Amino acid sequence: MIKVKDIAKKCGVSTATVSKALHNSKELKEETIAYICKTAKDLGYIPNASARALKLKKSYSIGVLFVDKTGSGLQHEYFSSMLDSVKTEAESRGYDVTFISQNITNEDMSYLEHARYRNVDGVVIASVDFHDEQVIKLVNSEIPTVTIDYIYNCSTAIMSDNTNGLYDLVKYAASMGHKKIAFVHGETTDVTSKRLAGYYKAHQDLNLKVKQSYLITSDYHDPKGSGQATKKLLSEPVVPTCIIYPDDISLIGGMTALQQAGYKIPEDMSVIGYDGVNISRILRPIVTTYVQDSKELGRQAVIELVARIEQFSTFIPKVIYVSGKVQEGGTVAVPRS
Amino acid sequence: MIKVKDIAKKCGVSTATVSKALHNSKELKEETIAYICKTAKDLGYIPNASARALKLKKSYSIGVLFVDKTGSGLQHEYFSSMLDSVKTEAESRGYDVTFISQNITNEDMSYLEHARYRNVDGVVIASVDFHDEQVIKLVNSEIPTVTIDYIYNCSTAIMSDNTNGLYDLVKYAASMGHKKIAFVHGETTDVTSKRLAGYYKAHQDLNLKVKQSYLITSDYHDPKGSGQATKKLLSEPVVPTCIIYPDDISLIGGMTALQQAGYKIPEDMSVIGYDGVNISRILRPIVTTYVQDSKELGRQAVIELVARIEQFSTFIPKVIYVSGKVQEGGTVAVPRS
DNA sequence: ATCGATTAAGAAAGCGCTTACAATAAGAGG
DNA sequence: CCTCTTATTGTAAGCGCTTTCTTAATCGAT
Repeated sequence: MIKVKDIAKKCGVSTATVSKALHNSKELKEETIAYICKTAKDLGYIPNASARALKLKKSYSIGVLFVDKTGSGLQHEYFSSMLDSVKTEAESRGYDVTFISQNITNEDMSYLEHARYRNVDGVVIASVDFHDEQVIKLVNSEIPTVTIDYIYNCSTAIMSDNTNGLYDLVKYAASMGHKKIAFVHGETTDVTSKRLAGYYKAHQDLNLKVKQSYLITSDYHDPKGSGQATKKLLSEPVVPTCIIYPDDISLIGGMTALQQAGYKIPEDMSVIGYDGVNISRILRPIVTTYVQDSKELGRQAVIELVARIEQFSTFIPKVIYVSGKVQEGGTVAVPRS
Repeated sequence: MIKVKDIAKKCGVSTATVSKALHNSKELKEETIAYICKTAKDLGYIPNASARALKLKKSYSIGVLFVDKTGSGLQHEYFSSMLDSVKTEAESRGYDVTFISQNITNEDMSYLEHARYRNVDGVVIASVDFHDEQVIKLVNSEIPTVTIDYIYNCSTAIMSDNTNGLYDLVKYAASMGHKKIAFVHGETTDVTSKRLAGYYKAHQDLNLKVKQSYLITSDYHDPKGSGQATKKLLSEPVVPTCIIYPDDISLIGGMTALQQAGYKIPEDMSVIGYDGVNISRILRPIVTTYVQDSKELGRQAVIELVARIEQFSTFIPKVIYVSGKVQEGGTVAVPRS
């Protein structure tokens, strides 16, 4: 491997000069820089990231922390899409992406320790247990962090806009003529309460009243649970004309239950999902759902993180909402009655 | 940050001794080691990976190279599952995982240059254009590599066993009584020809003859294409009783076409997918498909890569086949006639 | 001619860690 | 009592890079 010293020797200058040349220092004569850079290129010089990181105490790499708790397909898809844009955005800014986890080396290392060990300049935190003590320690450390879909008050957060998501979906359903809109929502979490807020707000703005029996809890990504929830809704004295599910996977469970009960979709019942996973566009009819902009989430996370890393002025944690959009598929029709 | 020097001072020994103690060198007295290690722990010492990498010329990190050419959901799911196990396996062996890509820093860096820049000890290559000159350069470099689903003759390859996959599926279909088994296969690639080999072999072993008109090409992950292929099969003088699709997504396209043509699944037509994506277990009926063991692929890749990194003896490239298994769903029934 | 200002390049230290080698001390053997 | 092992710790160099501080050279101004 060619190193600075080799270039220096070849050019008959000192290593200091080479280093300056490679960084375009204006201390040097233009021609010197040009000459040295050309030589470096000719020799096939590649800088050594470890040496640089050691010297500068900056690694130009950011960590990504996520734990695949559920192992569910959706989490995966949502996350991997985000990860992809994190990677792309980070790289375009000269940062590499490394995973931060626990089990590095055999002794247990906490997330924070791992991050310090690898000298990452910052960490994007997504899809973890945000109440985990280790995560909290990391967020409160000297290492810049950005969280996705969770708000701490000492770290910038990038949020998918669940409130507006539900709001838009209800509005869309209403625009198709629906007034009896059920919402099978996920278990009690931050995300769920935000979506409920959107659901309520839309009803208020539309002058529709919310029927409590149309609000049913079912775990996220649980097609069985959503099937049961659906049956419960069908046994209501006044059956809703449209059901919003907590996610696209749950929607599939719901559709199966509806079909078993002899309902045709969308003629007899309109259904709406959430997330906009790939499969939603492949099924026929195409699923009407709310497409979360996972790419944009990742992008924003990196933008904010890098801003925080590279800016020396005081830092004020922000909360950024990234909105998605309604994917008009074929699972919603004008209601019968 | 606490460093070796701090521990040395605190313990009244030299940095050399501390370093040795932390590595459990047997040059040192047991008690010295114990004392120093305890002090290090008390002080909250975290070693500095950059410094270590610089000194040892070994970073204890491996690169992952993949390019999401298609952007298709399946690729994502398959890959992210693999990536997950790469990560887990690597970490359990003390290695971190970093992405290797092109656009690091603004000047273009090739994969190889990027890998050298970050001092990765090895690279797992998956889901890329294996004919890309840059990839070939990387594989032929001094950096150990392991490829997934492609064989170069200078690098170990981990292969999902496509031949056996198709073989097993045909056998399974036959065991259900099918004799007219169509195969909508993907475009001409390495993978496709391996699967075709399995298809032929199974027919031979079962004493069934292959009908050329039952073999139709349709791009991978293209539900539209597979729908058309399906229609073509339905217009055959002798319609097959079972159709194997190139993947689960294509299967969905095929099923849609079949349903439009008035076929009931599995009563009127048996269908089989490939891959075993998450959705295949959520749809009703559950899809009969061949589940690729993506976790095992990732695991094996790391095992082989680390073996190659840490072993100094001569290296002989291997090819390892990882087999999946038939997921018996509800899309295959005993044929009518 | 002398001096300070300016420009261009080099010397050297040091980031944190590991390790070959040196040094010391203690015990064994003659 | 001296030498030779053996056991244990220390010294110091150096991985490749950046950067502060010097130094040397050039130039215009007094």
